[in-house]
Amino acid sequence: MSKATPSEFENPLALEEQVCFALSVAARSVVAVYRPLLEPMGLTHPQYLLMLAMWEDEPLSVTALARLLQLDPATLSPLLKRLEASGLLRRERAAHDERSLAIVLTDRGRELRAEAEKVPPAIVERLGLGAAELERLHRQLTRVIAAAVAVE
Amino acid sequence: MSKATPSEFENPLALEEQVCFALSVAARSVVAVYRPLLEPMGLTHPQYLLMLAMWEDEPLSVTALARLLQLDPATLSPLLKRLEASGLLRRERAAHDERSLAIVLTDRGRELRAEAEKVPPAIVERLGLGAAELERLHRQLTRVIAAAVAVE
DNA sequence: CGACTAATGTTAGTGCACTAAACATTGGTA
DNA sequence: TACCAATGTTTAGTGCACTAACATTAGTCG
Repeated sequence: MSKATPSEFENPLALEEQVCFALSVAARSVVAVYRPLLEPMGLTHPQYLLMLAMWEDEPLSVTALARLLQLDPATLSPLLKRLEASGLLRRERAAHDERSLAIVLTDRGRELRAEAEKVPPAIVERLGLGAAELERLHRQLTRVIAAAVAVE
Repeated sequence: MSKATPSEFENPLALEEQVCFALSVAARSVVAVYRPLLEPMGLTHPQYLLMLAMWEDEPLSVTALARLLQLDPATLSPLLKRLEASGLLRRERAAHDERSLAIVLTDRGRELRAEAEKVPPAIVERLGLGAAELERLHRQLTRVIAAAVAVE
């Protein structure tokens, strides 16, 4: 992930030209834009993403969530406990397989979706980037993710 | 930061269409590609970025590093202590201002640069993405960062 | 001069992410 | 039936990132 603007005699380790640096800063900066919108809902950004997954499909196991969110089960475990403590979901044992958890939303968790629907348009408005540009970025990121995941 | 592929009747909260999700996953996935290359050097990815900054300019204060890396001083403080414990840099007091730190590389820190120079080409090779594509991505990310930082 | 105010770093507390290892349950197999 | 491997989740340990509160030093102005 080297230079973005190749120039023959320049430093190949120049911080500002590293794509990985831009990626890290972009992710942190964008999450920072979400923070003030999510905070009144009592959610962090990873918790918001987890709720998006639950609003699409329910119940889900830890393994299923790990696959959807591309996170380690070990990361999800405490995250789920915090959301349970917040009263947004419950961690029940699956009837058919006692090893597995059946994570289900509470009524409060389901109701929160209405609030969440206001978030994406608010973010787009704050960032002031066009839909076309966001779409282009999304496509590029998808390609990078595929490339990075394929490494192993 | 809503949908990437707008489609009239679709869920605006669909996880897979959120640019912020793609951004988070991309950042984590790419860092994961770096990990096995940095680990033999005894560096984490944030530590690697900090070293890139130091290899470009030295000495630097905590404030200067915070600006360059777009990180909080409170994040840098323990990070610098770990790098000092690793013997890669020293935290000295600036002569002209006793409040400020003058962070300087040790000889070992400077020598590590030779190893680090092998990293970017190795990453590019592993990812298998062309230079043009990386450059395009870098430009887009720069625009997003500018937009996100401008929000405040 | 001496009190304000701003600048510079650090500490404490919360939460995320990863690795490795432990633990529990299940389901076959000897 | 008693083991044993596979599957699913949790725990422990390290490190990053953010917020808020704090200590110290520097500069400023009455």
